[in-house]
Amino acid sequence: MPDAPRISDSEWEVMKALWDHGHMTGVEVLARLPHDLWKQKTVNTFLVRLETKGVITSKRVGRANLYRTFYTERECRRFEGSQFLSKVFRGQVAPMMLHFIENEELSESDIDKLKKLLDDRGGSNG
Amino acid sequence: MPDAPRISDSEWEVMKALWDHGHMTGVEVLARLPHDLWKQKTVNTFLVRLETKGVITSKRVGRANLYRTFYTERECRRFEGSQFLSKVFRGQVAPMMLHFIENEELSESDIDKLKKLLDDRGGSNG
DNA sequence: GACAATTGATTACAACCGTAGTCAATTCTG
DNA sequence: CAGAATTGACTACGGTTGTAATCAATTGTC
Repeated sequence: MPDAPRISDSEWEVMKALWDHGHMTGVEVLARLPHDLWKQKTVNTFLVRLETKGVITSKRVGRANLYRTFYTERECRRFEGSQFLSKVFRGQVAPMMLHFIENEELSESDIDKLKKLLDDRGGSNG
Repeated sequence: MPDAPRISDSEWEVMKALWDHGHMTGVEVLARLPHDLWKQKTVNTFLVRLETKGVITSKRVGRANLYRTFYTERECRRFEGSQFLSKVFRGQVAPMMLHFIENEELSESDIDKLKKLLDDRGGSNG
């Protein structure tokens, strides 16, 4: 897949709604948003911009536009993730992981899960 | 510490130079940058903007401005990290870690290090 | 069929960002 | 001291982002 374009903070919120609920009209997107920060027109602007960027597509159905994502969440995460990694942690994965282990809440079961994953990835005691 | 302001991609590059080399003039910052993308004036603009944002401070020494960071790299990473986590991974740490484990290169020794860290954090088989 | 309501398309506008150039003051140089 | 060189302060300018309002076409309503 080609590189996904930059998606702004607000646009990410819209994308998440679209990923979660398949294809939707602008009105439905607004309804699905977890917060109440934007007017309908604002959401429409984001949808138009996302389509211009090629991140979503639209199809006219009756008098409404139905939007659907073009990139998967996984693809966008890959792109954003590697951007973040190189910008904030100079591309060093292990220090980044360490950072999150130290700074974010991890449940016991999260920790177990991660250990298993690391085992699968190799390492001398795995 | 209060929330650090948003730091743009380019500004991060400048910050990294400042974190690595203590206090510097604009000319020195340019010289320390790992790439050769910007003119001196561009770097100066970034420095001025960073100071306006309160992320760095400056002191006049002779006819040059000496800049130094106000926030540590650790603090800025915390801020950017939690932004990233909530934006891209909906605040879910474990899926994010999983993502990086799956998508980024981890050496054997990285994996071992991370396992030890997770052991220290607890978990049933640690 | 005329008017009201809906809603996509177009336009607005300020702040931030990338990328510098110009202006003006200071400092060397001869 | 006069001109040249340096360099910080101010200005520029198009693209992106956040946040919508207005315009215009379509669709109900009576």
